[in-house]
Amino acid sequence: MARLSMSGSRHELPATLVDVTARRLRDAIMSGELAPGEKIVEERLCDELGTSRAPLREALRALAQQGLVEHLPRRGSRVVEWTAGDVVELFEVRAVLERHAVESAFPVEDLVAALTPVREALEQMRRAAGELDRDDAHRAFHAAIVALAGNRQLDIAMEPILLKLQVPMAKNLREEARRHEGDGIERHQLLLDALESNDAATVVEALRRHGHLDYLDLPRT
Amino acid sequence: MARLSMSGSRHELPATLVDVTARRLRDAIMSGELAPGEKIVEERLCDELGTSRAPLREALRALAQQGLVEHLPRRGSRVVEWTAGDVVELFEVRAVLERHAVESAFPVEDLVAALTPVREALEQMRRAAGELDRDDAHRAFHAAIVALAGNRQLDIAMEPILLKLQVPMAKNLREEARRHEGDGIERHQLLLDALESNDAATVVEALRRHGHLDYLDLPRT
DNA sequence: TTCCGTAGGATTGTCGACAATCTTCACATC
DNA sequence: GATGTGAAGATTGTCGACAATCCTACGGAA
Repeated sequence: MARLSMSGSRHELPATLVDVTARRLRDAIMSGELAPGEKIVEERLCDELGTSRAPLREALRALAQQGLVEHLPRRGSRVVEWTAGDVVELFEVRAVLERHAVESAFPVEDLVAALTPVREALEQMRRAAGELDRDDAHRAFHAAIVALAGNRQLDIAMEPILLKLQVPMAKNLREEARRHEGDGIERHQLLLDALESNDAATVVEALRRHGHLDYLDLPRT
Repeated sequence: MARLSMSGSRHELPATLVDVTARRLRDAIMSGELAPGEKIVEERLCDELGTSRAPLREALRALAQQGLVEHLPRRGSRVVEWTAGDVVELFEVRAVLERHAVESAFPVEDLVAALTPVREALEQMRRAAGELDRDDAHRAFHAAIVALAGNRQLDIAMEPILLKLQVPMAKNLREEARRHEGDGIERHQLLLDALESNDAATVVEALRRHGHLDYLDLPRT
């Protein structure tokens, strides 16, 4: 054991095994290492992670509640599989929440300060080393937009949506990158440009186009 | 042990202790038996519930993810305490999601069939034996409205909102009942009437008034 | 062959125990 | 009196083991 690599967040609370495990599982799901639909056998994962089943099961409960994993009593867990319909539904909910956020946020008082987290997220998308980092930054980008509304409960409601979208969107972004359209970074730069206008209607229109493009070409699984 | 009272839902899957425990905890929180802000000591609860700590901890993880309980590493769990600001934020998110739901649902094809779950929930509110049943029915009522949109992911996003609102709203409904305004049932009947119109604008307006009244008199804790 | 029942292994659910950490409180020090 | 220190108790985190259930594959009967 003792092979836990602490992630470099500040305020380093002594991470519990449950948290570390939950994060690792999430990463494994995001990266596809744990494929959609794949059965999760607890003992096998324990061997890989070097933990016992107690913390793993607690982590699985949390992920199940987030909707990344589904759990059936006495017949185990599996990674949730997203249909094209699910993804469309998720985008719809994301659009509703994002739209409300910007309508209630704009115009903002100190635009430069307010947009800093958004800009930083976009920077991180650019600088991202691997796909996982880029996808996390992408999620942070959209979370930062919603956070502009200053409604904490809205942020919390948005979180599982973005998490669930991350898996199917990763595939989409990969293909976009392959078509030399650049990881969707230009599209997000456009969004940031719209935010700089400090005008709700402008941002809403930009969001409409953005979301539209974001899932237009999703594979119809 | 062996004092588990299975709740009478159909399709009686052999409930696991984790599920039973999670439900009991939720009920205890909703009823105020576990007060907001109260520290949760695992072993004490285990004695009361007649379980060991493993299933209790898994249940707590789930509730923590739902936002009913908060968990700090190595210093335990406590029941989440809601400020007036939190509640206002929650109502705002509920309003956004509900509004989108009805706008995307109405007009519906077979109105009578579509509204059956809503009607049934209102009936259950009327017939409710205790406060807990009434509050559960109230939650089902709003869930049924959102379900009209036929967007499963929207339903899922709405669920934690309604759960979190249940605690502070219970207090509100109690006080309303005490003022002889009748558990808010008339207000929900008005909403149902609006739904019967099968017109989105009418419903949205009714929702606006409903939500407004729902949290207008919340105590400013 | 196809269907069904039945071992046997595989997997999940639950428990009790131990180690690590936190909290409390008495006591000493300034 | 305020503040710091340390030991004892309380509480959480993790583990391994056992029981209950599920799944699979084999073998027999129609």
